[in-house]
Amino acid sequence: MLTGEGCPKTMLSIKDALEALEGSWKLLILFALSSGPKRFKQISKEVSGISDKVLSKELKNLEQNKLITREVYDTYPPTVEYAITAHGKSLEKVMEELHFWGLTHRKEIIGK
Amino acid sequence: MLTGEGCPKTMLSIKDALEALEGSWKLLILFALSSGPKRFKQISKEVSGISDKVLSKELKNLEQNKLITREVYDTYPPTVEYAITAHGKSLEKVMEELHFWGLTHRKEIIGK
DNA sequence: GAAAGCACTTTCCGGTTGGAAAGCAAATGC
DNA sequence: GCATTTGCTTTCCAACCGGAAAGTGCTTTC
Repeated sequence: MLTGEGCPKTMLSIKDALEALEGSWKLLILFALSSGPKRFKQISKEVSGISDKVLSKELKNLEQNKLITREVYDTYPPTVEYAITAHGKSLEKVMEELHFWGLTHRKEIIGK
Repeated sequence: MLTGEGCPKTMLSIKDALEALEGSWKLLILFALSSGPKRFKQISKEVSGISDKVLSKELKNLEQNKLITREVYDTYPPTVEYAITAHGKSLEKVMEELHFWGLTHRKEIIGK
């Protein structure tokens, strides 16, 4: 149980998590990568609405937080592959929970 | 264009969830309320760093999304109590997962 | 009568964010 | 030779965010 009048420690770790996942793009990018490594353009297609600039920034941030890896192959037109790390994979439970919650939330509020 | 590859429907519901929880305050406020109804000042104390203005705005948003309720008692100095709803409670799993993930993340990155 | 407490709301204002669009380097393909 | 592709980066610029601080309406306490 996470409850308790004074539970600032739990609060802190939630805060840590939220900081690392700030913005709504990061989890979506991770989700896209959870089905296999992808290239820049491919991600930008799957995560609809994101601009190149923002995607680039988010990818850097995710790499810094060791949630993804970046591999460059020096080929014809540049090939860069992004893959999710084990640490990133450990967010799958969170994504799953968010997914289910999102469904009920849509029923509750949006599809009302 | 919907690619058959990923899972755009899942992505959509995750997006819905993330939109409802946008910013890093909402989950923290919900967490504070998960241990029982609280008043404005009390929440502002527990969620350290939040300003009155933002707290007020977030509370309104949470109420609109039916994650909390607001009850006003007309007493001496005004008493307003916020409580988490069943729908809000259903986010506890997400919070729990975030909590655990935050702990390992801190080990992985911050406390390195 | 003065001060203080509660739950906000409002105003001011600087900083950050993010979209659109263009640039870039190098190697193919035509 | 020329356009094209890829994975970014840069610039411009408007919108939004959020902190600080003061105001509000009412009431109790000193």
